[in-house]
Amino acid sequence: MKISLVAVEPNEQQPCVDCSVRQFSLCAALDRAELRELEHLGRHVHFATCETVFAQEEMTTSFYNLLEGVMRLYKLLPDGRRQIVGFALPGDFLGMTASARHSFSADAIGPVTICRFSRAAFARFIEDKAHLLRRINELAVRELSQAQDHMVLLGRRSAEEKVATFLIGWRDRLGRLSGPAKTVPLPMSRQDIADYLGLTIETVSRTFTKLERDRVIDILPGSISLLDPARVEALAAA
Amino acid sequence: MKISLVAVEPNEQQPCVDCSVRQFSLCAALDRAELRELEHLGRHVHFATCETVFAQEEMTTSFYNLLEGVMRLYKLLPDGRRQIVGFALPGDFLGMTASARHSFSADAIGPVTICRFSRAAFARFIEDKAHLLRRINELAVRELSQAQDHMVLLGRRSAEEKVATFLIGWRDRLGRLSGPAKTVPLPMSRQDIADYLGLTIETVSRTFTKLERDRVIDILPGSISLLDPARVEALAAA
DNA sequence: CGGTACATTGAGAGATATCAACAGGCGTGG
DNA sequence: CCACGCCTGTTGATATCTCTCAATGTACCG
Repeated sequence: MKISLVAVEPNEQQPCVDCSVRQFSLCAALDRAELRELEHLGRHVHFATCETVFAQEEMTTSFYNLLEGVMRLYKLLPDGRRQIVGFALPGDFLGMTASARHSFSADAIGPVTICRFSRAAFARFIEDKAHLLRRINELAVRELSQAQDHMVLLGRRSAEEKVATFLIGWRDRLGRLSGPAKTVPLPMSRQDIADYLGLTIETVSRTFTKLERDRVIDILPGSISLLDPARVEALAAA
Repeated sequence: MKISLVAVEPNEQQPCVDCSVRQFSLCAALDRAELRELEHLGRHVHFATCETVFAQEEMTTSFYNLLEGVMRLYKLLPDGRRQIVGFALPGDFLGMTASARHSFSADAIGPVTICRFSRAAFARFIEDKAHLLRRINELAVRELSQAQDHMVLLGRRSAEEKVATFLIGWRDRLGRLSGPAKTVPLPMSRQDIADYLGLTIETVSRTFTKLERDRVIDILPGSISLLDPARVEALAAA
């Protein structure tokens, strides 16, 4: 939870039209004129591994569009217990909140690049753009649906099902960005996975090991290879 | 899960302006002219106890504004395990979904009155109304935030904390509608509570009993009285 | 090469689930 | 009006999954 020396790039940023995550992001709903307008509002910012982009209870000052890297989004209980409510990937939009304060923290897993918008300016920008508001709705509703899926996982699934579901879900999300692959990179730590699945780090580790013994997966440094994707999918569906 | 004989009211419905849940609902964002327009789109519908309003995987045909009663919203796993993702109260808006099918089921806990809108007509109605879209956003984001809170509960809290958090949360929601009270009506069954908290019915029952033995609550038929609200709140905050 | 952080493994404890019995309320029907 | 059955909720005994605590192993980095 280091505080970032905010590294703003020199003003010659890549134009929005060429943005690598545009079609995955909010901005997919914008036309060329709007993109050019938006260009003046966004600033690219870098964060190093484990830096906190914003923290629970902090005032919300910005919206964020993740360009590169992975982030963990989490809530802390007063006694330190942590629940990761999601991982953010390029294209994900952060900072929507009902209140004036962030309801969760977000920090970088590995180096991260973010397109940051001043809250007020962005609010003014979208204010009367119905097509953009509909797009934001779509994203919010999709996230809500994912959250509900995750509730089922947390409330009703066994450790093995949790781990399998996580692997499949993560593989599919990465697949949507970079195409399908049998080897699933896991940039986050075992502790992160545990806090995402409502387990302890030991249970996550044991479950991986069990799946490996069963010849279902192969544990590699920084990734997992799905030897028998169908088996993993079956566990995840069950 | 009976199928409802849809009981449409005679066409003289109460006008939207006089709607009892208007200020809590989506419609709070509408002016008088828009309300009159909306009046033609909504139909009041009644459902009896345990009737299903819509089911997971069903095509979405309508939006729903809950007027009276309580509903349970839940997802089922193939083997029948159930996770209740939320309870709906008057003013709650249902039917927003990213896909063309419902991602969860909704049925009535006790008699329910709903204001139903045809999906297409409602979509047309909101299409260009930025203020209404912003209001929908606000509702969606608030729900997402609640969902994240619930993830923390499901993933990281003990049975006792879960039950206490549920009691406080439910009390506060009811309080917002009908003013504060020390006795919290629980229209849902123990099984519903269990499926909401990711517990079994027995654990819920035992936890209630324990809290009663500790003189923290009083178990009444159909409700719980908070003898020591501060203790319950402390458990919920922990 | 040593140190540190992260991951794995093992043994044992504990919380919650499971299985089973019982109690109470309510509606039905005699 | 009472008896019966059914449904919901409570309680008890036991099982089991996951957690906790502790040790060991491994990779990365100065």
